[in-house]
Amino acid sequence: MPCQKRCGSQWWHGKVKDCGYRITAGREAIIDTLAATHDHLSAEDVYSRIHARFPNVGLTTIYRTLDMLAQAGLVSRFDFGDGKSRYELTQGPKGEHHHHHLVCTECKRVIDYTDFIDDELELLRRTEKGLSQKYNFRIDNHMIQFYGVCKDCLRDQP
Amino acid sequence: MPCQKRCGSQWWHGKVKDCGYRITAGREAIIDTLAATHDHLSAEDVYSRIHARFPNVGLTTIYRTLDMLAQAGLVSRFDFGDGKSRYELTQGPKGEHHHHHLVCTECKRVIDYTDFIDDELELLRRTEKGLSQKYNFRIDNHMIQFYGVCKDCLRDQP
DNA sequence: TCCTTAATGGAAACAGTTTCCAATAATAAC
DNA sequence: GTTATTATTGGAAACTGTTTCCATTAAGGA
Repeated sequence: MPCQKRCGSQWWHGKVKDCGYRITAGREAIIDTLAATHDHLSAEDVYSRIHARFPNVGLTTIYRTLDMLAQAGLVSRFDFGDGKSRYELTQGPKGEHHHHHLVCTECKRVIDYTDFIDDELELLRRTEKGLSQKYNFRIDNHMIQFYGVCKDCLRDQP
Repeated sequence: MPCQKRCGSQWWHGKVKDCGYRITAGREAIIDTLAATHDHLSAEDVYSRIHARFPNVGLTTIYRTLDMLAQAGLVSRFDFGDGKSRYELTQGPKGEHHHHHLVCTECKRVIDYTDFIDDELELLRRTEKGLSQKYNFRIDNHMIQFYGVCKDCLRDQP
């Protein structure tokens, strides 16, 4: 499939090219899809959202591209315990706020929160520094998740 | 398979019985296996370690039991990004120290660390309190992981 | 000791993901 | 703009960790 958007100068093109990857219509569509939502999409989710407009982008490409974007750091992969990987843009075009996750182990709902995030990030930075020195480990990323039962599920089964 | 250990009064029996589960030789073997290591075992790992002594404990039972023990809170399930769930005792017979994980994205090695853990736990407690109030969410658990590249992998490919 | 019911193992099904390969399209070189 | 090179692609098939199914067995209360 030819790249129909003329592959101009989107915010993310630089990063992808810097990593030696090409800009294609499929990749364009996948990033657009992730940028257009706050949901935590699975590969299948991305596929079905793209399929309407681009019927000829295959699921294999979705998997490959999400993987590549995760390598490049543009996309973050999460596991919320429902058996499939979930993806979100690490940082959107406008540099949205970093957030962490609150996962309901009953209904699998995920709440993004940014409360306390500054304290958390501050502590994480200190910890990262200490750990990377002690273990000679280059730390690229972190992940904080809280697990529990959400409001609705608490009501349904007290 | 009959329970050969006379199913006495192991440290974990209470919790399992309280949840309405029975004590069986398979469960005994699985907990023993987890208690005997600091590794992060997959279901298959547990299976192969048990199989020598108990050839008639099936893989299905391993999965079922690990799941049940996770429900009961005796075992914690982790995902380190290699496609399989990994398990460890939430707390051993002697109440070992809580720890967090440092995951190498190259070789998948996992380092348990307890440095800074007190600061982390302190912050987590505060955050948990704030979040559970704000979102009416009952928080049962948390998970912190750092991702990066370990000493050995850094040396191999600088 | 008997009885009820949870737990079990093995085979088969399942689901998410990866691999394979020939065809196609993005970019570099001209 | 044209051509050459090489990464990317879609679809089918393979793969792998996990779950389901069901007839059999054993735990634990009566």
